[in-house]
Amino acid sequence: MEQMLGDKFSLKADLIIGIGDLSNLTGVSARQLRYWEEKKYIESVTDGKSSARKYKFEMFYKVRAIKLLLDEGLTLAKAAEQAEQQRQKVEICKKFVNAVFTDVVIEDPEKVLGKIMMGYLDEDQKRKVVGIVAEGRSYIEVQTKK
DNA sequence: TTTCTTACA
DNA sequence: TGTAAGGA
Repeated sequence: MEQMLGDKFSLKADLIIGIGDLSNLTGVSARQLRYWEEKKYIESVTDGKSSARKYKFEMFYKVRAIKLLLDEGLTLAKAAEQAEQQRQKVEICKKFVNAVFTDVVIEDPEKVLGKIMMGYLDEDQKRKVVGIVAEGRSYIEVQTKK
């Protein structure tokens, strides 16, 4: 029977990295990272013990996004705003996936294609909603059981 | 060695 | 933003 996927879709990237690593990983200087934090564009976790900044690994994605937008010519303020919106959109998608996706069936391991079970439209479970991920085309269909 | 803050170019 | 200075 179909089961709730739950945490299978939410990777717990609870890795903590220092400012040096984050800088090397993103190509953004430590000076910039401290400044961005001061401007509230990014945040670090305070472990209380040392005054050294520590960052959750998710911050790597945000810093990378800001840098990419910055390289495209956006101002720091605009880049940070867009990066935050992108992050929020991804978060909303994750919530949706975790709440609605019931199971993911792999049908073609080679091409990574399959179907996504998304529950039923009615109580008597006669109309099943399935997301089809096929080659070059993906869509949602309602499979009706007689 | 690495990171921190402050201050100046 | 980069860099120097002087401490953790």
